[in-house]
Amino acid sequence: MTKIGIRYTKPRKLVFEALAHYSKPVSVAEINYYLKNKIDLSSIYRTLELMKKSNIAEETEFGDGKKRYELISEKGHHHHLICENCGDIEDIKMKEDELLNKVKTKSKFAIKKHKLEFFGLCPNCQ
Amino acid sequence: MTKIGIRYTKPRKLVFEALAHYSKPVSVAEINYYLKNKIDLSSIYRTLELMKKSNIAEETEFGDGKKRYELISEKGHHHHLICENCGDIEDIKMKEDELLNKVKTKSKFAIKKHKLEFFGLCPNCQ
DNA sequence: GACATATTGCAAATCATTTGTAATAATAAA
DNA sequence: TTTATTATTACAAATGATTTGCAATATGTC
Ligand SMILES: [Mn+2]
Ligand SMILES: [Mn+2]
Ligand SMILES: [Zn+2]
Ligand SMILES: [Zn+2]
Repeated sequence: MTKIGIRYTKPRKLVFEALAHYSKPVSVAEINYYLKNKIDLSSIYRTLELMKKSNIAEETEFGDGKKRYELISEKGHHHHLICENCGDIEDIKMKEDELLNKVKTKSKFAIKKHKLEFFGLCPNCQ
Repeated sequence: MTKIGIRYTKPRKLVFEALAHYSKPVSVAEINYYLKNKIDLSSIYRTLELMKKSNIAEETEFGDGKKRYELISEKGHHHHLICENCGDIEDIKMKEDELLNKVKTKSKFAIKKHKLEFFGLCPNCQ
């Protein structure tokens, strides 16, 4: 009987470290820049995929064609405000029960998750 | 003094027709399939960009790496439920004043727009 | 109809992401 | 601690979506 296990490797340490450092959703390019080519891009991609499946990191999209990832931290489920001018990101946490209940009332879908992002201008850019 | 004007051309007619036909967010590949190579892919892209800027079409992303577009119709502002199994899309319309007010209370961002999509399983796929 | 120029098709480029594979490193077994 | 097993990596190449440069063309104007 063979053992299966997920190994604690250099790329995994480093990607985790990068995500922890930023504590906001970051693109693969940003992670790579932070890690200064210490690991290959494909390893970053594969590691993020793993972290997503393992519920360690969450994937978001802001509409610029790049996926972004952030650690699922103590913060818990939350959304973001993105500045369309400087790209600054602010977390937004809110009660969503009413929202979700409304949707469940209107539809027969079994809802598993949702994505909600706000776009506009941060205080500095207004 | 030179005249400027947006011309009513074959690609624009056809892309509009394709969007109207589907009346749900569709990818460029789907539009192209519908139009059976009557126009070039690059023309579809350029036309959609134009329609987006002109507030004729809206862009959405469901997380599969393809942008999707739908006409801004009488329906008005709304969101979607996407079936993670069969890809079926349902529109969802709801009052969002409270939601937006909450966010405006919590943040100093000047909010211009937001994206909200729900993912789960449609009645058929449950 | 002729002109001015906005727009197209085509080909090539770009950008993010994925994939195949031989070499390597993490862990288990001896 | 050495050896064996196999999960994981780096690298290179492939893929897929989107963008771009440009000469040819079509549209609206005079
Ligand atoms: Mn966040
Ligand atoms: Mn819709
Ligand atoms: Zn800003
Ligand atoms: Zn379904």
